[in-house]
Amino acid sequence: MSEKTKQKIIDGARKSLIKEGHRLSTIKVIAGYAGVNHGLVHHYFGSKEDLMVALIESQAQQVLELLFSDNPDWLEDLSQKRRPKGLAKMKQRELAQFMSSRMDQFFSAYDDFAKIHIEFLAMSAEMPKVSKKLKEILRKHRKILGLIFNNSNPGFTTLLLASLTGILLHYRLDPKIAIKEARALLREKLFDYQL
Amino acid sequence: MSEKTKQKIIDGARKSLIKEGHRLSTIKVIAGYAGVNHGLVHHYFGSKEDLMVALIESQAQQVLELLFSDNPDWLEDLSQKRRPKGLAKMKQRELAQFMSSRMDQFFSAYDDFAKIHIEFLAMSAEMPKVSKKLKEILRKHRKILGLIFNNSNPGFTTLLLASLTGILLHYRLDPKIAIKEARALLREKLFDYQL
Amino acid sequence: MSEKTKQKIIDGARKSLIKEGHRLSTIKVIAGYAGVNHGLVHHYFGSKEDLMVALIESQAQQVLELLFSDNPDWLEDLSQKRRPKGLAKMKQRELAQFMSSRMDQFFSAYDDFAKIHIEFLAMSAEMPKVSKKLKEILRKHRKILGLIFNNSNPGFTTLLLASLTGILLHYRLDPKIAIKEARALLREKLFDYQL
Amino acid sequence: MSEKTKQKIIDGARKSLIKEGHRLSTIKVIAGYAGVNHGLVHHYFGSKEDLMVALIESQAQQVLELLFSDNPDWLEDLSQKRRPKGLAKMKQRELAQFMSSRMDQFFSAYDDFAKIHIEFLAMSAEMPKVSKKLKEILRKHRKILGLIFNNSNPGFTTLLLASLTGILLHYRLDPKIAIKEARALLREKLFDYQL
DNA sequence: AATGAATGAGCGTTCATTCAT
DNA sequence: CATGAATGAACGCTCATTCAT
Repeated sequence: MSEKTKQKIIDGARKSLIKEGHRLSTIKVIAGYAGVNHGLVHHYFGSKEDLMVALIESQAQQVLELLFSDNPDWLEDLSQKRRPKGLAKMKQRELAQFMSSRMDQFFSAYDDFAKIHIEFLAMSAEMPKVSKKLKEILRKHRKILGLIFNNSNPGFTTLLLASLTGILLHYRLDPKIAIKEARALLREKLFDYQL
Repeated sequence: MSEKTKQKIIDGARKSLIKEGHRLSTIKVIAGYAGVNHGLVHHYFGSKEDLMVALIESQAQQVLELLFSDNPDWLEDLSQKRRPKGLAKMKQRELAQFMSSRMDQFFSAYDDFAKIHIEFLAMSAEMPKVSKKLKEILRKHRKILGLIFNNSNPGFTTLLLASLTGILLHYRLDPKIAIKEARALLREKLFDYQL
Repeated sequence: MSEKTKQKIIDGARKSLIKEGHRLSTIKVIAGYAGVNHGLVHHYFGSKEDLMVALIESQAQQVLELLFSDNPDWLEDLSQKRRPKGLAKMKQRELAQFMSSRMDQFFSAYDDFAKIHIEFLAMSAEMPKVSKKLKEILRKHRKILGLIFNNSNPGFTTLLLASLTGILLHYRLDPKIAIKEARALLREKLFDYQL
Repeated sequence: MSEKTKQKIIDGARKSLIKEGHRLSTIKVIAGYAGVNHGLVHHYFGSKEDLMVALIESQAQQVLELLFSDNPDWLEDLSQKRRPKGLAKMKQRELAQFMSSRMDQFFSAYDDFAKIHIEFLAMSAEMPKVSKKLKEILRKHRKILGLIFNNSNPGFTTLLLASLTGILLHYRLDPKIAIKEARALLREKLFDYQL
């Protein structure tokens, strides 16, 4: 097992999902993006579905790393489901400001990430393992968001994640929607905070 | 054209989309749900894509009818893009209360409708006509929401629709999410209103 | 049985073959050209193949009528496989001149006829009855040509008909071929005659 | 790319076209004749149409090779659109004798080749790429015939090729036609030459 | 480990034909 | 006579997957 090749395939799947969407991302297309023989995909991952599960895990890991790239300690705390001390010191308002700007940056800079997320959701309808993994990852992310914002209302994290997803989904369909205003309003209303 | 058969096919497509999802909803499966020969689908709709467009239109019509089943005048006004006078008389608070409870009722009662909506969004990635029609319908619905709530902020209707979609999407994936709480929070935050 | 409707269908088939070619000339398309319900085609002709056979007969009759529209007696004689007396009086050279100019006129004016002829030949590969009827008609036409030109060499009529067909076939494929020159050369060589 | 399998598929297409005609030569039938899985046809050729184009090229190459199998130099000269010196030395009469006997041999021996040629022409009505390639090949062959017979009359090569095609077409329909006599007459008239 | 030939189930679609009305 | 709804076999093509090399 060459971990390098395995990673190439995962990266190929990512690129293909971004550029082609999941319907055009056949095994051969993915292998093309990965610069790898298509037979290797099954050799390394067993099936297309399992490759997608691996990609989801890879993406999930990256999200957190990107959000807290400057605070590796926070990352460690959060993945252990502990509230980072640095966050605990922030006031609610300061926290909201910090996170919402960071998320905006994140989603602006990592549009591709969002695209893939949508593709995962689409795929989950026909791939049980993808569905299961995605569910698991989203639960984890909700928990982490709860920790970050110190908000015990389960509706809060659910709404936050769902709204971000929904905005992106509608944006994909119709790039003319008021995406910035919608995001700003979400931030404002959810964090009682205005830029 | 036997309108009865045509309707049977649309209903078959609806059922199939709900129970099987769009990927398993092949022409033959849809025809099976409709209790009709598969060739008839093309006889009546020309292509799978055109059937889906017809279904979207049928659904869009039903949404408004279901939301305002007790106020046919409002329906007429809204489809003419006029603000119904009955609404104009309500105060903001009263209006928010009215609509948000109605939407909650709607989405609780018409879960299937929501499921199909998600399938449409998934299909739109590979069916240009579906994409176009869906975009058109969503723009119309946003406009109507703006009229109803008398809110000229484009972010408002965008966020409202997107959040509802997002919540449903996540709910599909994981029926254990705090859907009620998320919806309640959305209502509270977006309409500054609490039950 | 309404002979009028039957004729409308035959005419529809002719038009469709000319404008659409035999592959696009489905029963429904033909019925469209005929301005008639597609079910009637089977009602009157039993099958598509039998319709085509009827069309071949109709065309074959018309060819002779068009060639000898000014000499109805000749027509009668020829269909009885007698050599018309008017022809017997002509000298070989005069005859060749007469017929070759007439054929040139014919094929220039009745390009559509030629097109259909090609379509028949194409169809004959997959429709045994069409093949049989066409064979029969062509034998008759060869016999008639033999009578006209008083030429007992079976190769003569075979070559004449085959060359005309071949030229048209190549012309269909590539309208830039030297069709006039080829026809002129055929006339010159076959009738030892130059314009 | 297994050239062996690719060739098997081309040969299968050839056989199928000869024995079944182009309408019955479905991908699966062709694969059957080739002794190969039907999916491989698309694996190697992309589409049925592209397979047919490949077959045309293969056939076109073989024609020249068969006609000049004993003069490889001529082949080289002709494909470079030069007149072979060996031909230049022949007198007109000798040349006509040489070529017409050779063609007779060719078409007697390679009846199947002729059958396929007719199928190509039929297919060209519905396959644009086939049409284009066939047009191209025929133009090339006309040019080569012009070189061989040193005849600059465009009608000559056009008539020659068209007549041969037409004779074969009629022969397909009705094997009882006077094919030998027609060919003999064509040779005699076109080359002013008698056996 | 890596390649790509080979497989086969399944897709949307077409269309001649049948038949109830 | 006429209509058009309904049927079903067949088509070209796609693609995840298997497997010999």
